[in-house]
Amino acid sequence: MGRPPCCDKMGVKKGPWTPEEDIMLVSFVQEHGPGNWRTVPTHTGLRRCSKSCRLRWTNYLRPGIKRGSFTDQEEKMIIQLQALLGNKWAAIASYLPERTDNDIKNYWNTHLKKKLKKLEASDLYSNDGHCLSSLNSTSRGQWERTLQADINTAKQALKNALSLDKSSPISEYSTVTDVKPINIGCYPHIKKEGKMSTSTYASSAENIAKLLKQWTRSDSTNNSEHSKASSSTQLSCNNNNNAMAEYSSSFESFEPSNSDQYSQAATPEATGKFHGESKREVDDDEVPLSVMLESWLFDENDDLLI
DNA sequence: AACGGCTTCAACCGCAGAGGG
DNA sequence: CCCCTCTGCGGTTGAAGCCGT
Repeated sequence: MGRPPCCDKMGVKKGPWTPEEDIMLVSFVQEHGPGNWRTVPTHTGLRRCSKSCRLRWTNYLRPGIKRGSFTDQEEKMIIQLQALLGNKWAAIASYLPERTDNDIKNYWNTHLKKKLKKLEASDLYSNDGHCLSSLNSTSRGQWERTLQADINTAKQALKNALSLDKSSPISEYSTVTDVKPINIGCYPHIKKEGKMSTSTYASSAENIAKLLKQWTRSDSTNNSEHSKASSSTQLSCNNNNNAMAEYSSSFESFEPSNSDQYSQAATPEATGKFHGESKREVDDDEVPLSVMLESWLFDENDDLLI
């Protein structure tokens, strides 16, 4: 009756992922690229359902994920986009390429919902406790105007993003609002090299990128150039993103997938590049990726810019 | 120190849509 | 078309950590 389970439930492990499992999964993606999740358990020996593997990759392991607290700008964008799009977390996430839809959804449910509720409550009630929900209320009017302005801004951003073929949503968004670029601005080298022309997918992550930074230490000369080049732009980023820029500088040759949907990393182009990158790294006779992964995954003190 | 309630977020579940045969 | 598989998405859950008493 109904759909068959996505995988054989017998012997399938559930719950939190272990570092070992992460290593196995990342190794698989390094080798085969993201996609073909069905084959992951058989190829890697992971006792995980394919869906679980895909989720682990997209929500946690894939490059370009920014972890830690949300910035005010990100928060503002989420509020605006949620007002405009509703609970379309994937669509909202496409405007915040460093954040997963799951992260945004969680953040909305745990932080922003309450925040807005509080805000609304404080705006709707005057000091003497009278509800100001009447249409003539000044504060409510202001609140509504503010909200409307935010929605209009978001609409404008969406309109622009949709009207420009294959352009970066983030970039477009940033051009039509007074919100500074929250991600791409920290990766000037990406724009410079034109590798992100069809992508909004931030090419760095605190997790794997950090790992790869050490792994690609041999490129440090070029990287330092990029670090210098990016330093001015970093000024427009918050502190968290400064570190991101640093990571990105060592990640220049990594080709991110099309960020419109991070799942599109499974496209042959993106996959091939990711794959190719990993091959190049291996050929450099550096520390094996798996070793680096291990050190990263097991290093409890190596906090990730939270 | 111990306990219980609250919060957070990674992970799971189930459905829907896309696409290939 | 129809069926099947794979993937994406949004809602929900539950373990772990946090915090107040």
